[in-house]
Amino acid sequence: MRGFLAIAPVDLDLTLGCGQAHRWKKAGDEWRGFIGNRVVVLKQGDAGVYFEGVPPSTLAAYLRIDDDVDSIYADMASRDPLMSRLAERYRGLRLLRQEPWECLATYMLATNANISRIGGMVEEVCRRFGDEVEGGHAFPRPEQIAGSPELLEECRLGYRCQRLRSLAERVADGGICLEAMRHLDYEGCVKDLKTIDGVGDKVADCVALFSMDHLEAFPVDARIKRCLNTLYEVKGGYQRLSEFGRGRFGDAAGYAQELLYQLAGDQRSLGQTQDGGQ
DNA sequence: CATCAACCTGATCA
DNA sequence: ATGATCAGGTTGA
Repeated sequence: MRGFLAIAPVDLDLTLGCGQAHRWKKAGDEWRGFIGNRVVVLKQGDAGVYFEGVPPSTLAAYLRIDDDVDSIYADMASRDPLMSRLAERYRGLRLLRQEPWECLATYMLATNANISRIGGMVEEVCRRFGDEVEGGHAFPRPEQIAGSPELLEECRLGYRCQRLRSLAERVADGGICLEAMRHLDYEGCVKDLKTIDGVGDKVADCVALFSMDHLEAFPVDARIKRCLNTLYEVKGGYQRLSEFGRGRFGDAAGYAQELLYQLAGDQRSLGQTQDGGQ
């Protein structure tokens, strides 16, 4: 490893494995993925991460080094007894700061597909359009996708194909400016994102949270919905649930969402029977 | 700050 | 092994 970035707390397994970003893979004790068009390797250290492939400042921004997660989790713990336990159990689970275009495109692809298929679709799009670098293909730039719609048809994206093509075209020609959206307040940001075909409440919140620095966003997916129903006895539509999250967990509600999502994932895997594989 | 079926396709469930 | 059902959701009625 070339370098070491002091950052704590950070738990790479939780942070990279929780599903907020779609292209990280773990092999042995090393996490491999992309930041921008660079292949990056990360390894857990005691008080930070060993890394290679990126400048430390880029990695620091990606891992949101400026977020004081201990304080954020402490604040959430003070608001809610369940959060108190989760903050302890999942200490080191951090939000990532992803690149908006890639985040939006991948979450658009993620609609109504299972985890396995999402990964397949994302890799396929990268393989066909992304710059080839040693170790794989980068996530393609919008103009690379917009440039050959025929090729996109071959990616088996179903009804997402047209949505992604339209998005890529509009971002490439400047009709959609993600950087401008990033600077709006949370409500304005989500409102603008939702004007894009294929972007509804959930995708908009994910993009706002994972790539546009809107930590109050509280994406409600099937898992979070179940959590809120059973743990907090809150029911209702998307707006009702999302608003509950922001009201209960405050201006960094997105971190609470990650904790709940992780809890739901762990509970689900505990419920499964061991089948020894194949 | 709701509701509900339809929707591409491959994974996963009987 | 093979057909039904489901999946990190969005859309339009």
